[in-house]
Amino acid sequence: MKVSKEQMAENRGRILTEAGRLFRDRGFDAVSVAEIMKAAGLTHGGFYGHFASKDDLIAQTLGHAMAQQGADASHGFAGFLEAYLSPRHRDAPDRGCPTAALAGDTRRQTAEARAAMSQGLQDQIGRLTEALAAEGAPDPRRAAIGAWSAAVGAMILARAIDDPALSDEILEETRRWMLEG
Amino acid sequence: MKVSKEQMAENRGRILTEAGRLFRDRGFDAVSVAEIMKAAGLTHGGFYGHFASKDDLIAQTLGHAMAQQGADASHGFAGFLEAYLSPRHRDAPDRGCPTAALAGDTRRQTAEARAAMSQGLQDQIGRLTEALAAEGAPDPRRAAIGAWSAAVGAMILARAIDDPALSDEILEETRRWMLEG
DNA sequence: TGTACATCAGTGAACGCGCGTTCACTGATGTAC
DNA sequence: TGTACATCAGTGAACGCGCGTTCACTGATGTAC
Repeated sequence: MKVSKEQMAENRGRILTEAGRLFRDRGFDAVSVAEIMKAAGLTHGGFYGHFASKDDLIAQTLGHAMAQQGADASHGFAGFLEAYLSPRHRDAPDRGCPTAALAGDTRRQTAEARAAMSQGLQDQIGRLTEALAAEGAPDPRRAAIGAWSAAVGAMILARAIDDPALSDEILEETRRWMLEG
Repeated sequence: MKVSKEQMAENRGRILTEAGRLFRDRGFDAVSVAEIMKAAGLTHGGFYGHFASKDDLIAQTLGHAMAQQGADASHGFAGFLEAYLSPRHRDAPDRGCPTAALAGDTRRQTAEARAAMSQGLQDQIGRLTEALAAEGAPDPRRAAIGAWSAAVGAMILARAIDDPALSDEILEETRRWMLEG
């Protein structure tokens, strides 16, 4: 049955939110359209009234999730790194950083999805560059790119392995390496 | 028809090699058992004489690929980074580093696959620690972990995006950030 | 404001397809004598 | 060394299943009068 325009917009938002959560948790391939719609409280047939295809949903979900991504520098760059490179963040990918959760999968997605990743990455580098510049870093954009690569890489490695001690060590030592040199 | 033991061992090795190449190129999910067997010059039915399941193949392929991974430090640590963080490496994932190509996917694989990734990561950290210690780095294991996180992270980000200039910048600036501080 | 009706968001059965896996069969290998 | 035959690696048709996508239908929305 038809629903109001407001309800439809809300439904669409809930599809994007649930898709963002499920994709971060299990990857693009392992989550079905039907499962996303069910999580949003709808049935699968209605999906194509909101999105042209699953690929379209993937691209729009990436744009949505990357746009919500931030870089809380209220406790300084060191505070941001401490929160990012924490076991708590590692153990909750579905509520965590979309870049760490999805960058590995995005390589094989459509041009639209990869463009959303490009934009999100530019934004994040910009935010980190500002935070580092505010702390007087000599080459803030270079440092932002290097630190972001290291943080995302450490999180992906820490999540990929089976050895809890090594996983903790990667997070902790990558953080110290950046802060203590 | 039956083949000799030597031929069978060679066939098994060819399955692992081709699986390693195809998985690195397109990920575990997007490559079918039939496609791997065809690439190895066999038909799909024979697959289960070599491996218990596709999950078993994934774990054994990861072990095989990670064991072949090296860290050529003959031109120093700077030389290793220059080769690793190059556009040439970025553009040929199927012949490149299995960690950068597969770590993102490995999070959702079996315990056996994740154990193979753990072992490969320990080995790589060990090799880089030795190379850095030989150059007199003060805390070589910490530096090895940080540098490896940054290198893998930069490669994953550079491959995930659509913007060639930003992709080049990530590789180049991450390398300079590590070498020039 | 009240009413009649065209619109269209959502439903759920159905589709075609490719996947991982199984299995009866084939015929070369390699061993027992 | 030569032969008969048991073994078993590889073949290819077939299976059950879940996927993305389509479509005829439903019934609440929202507009024309």
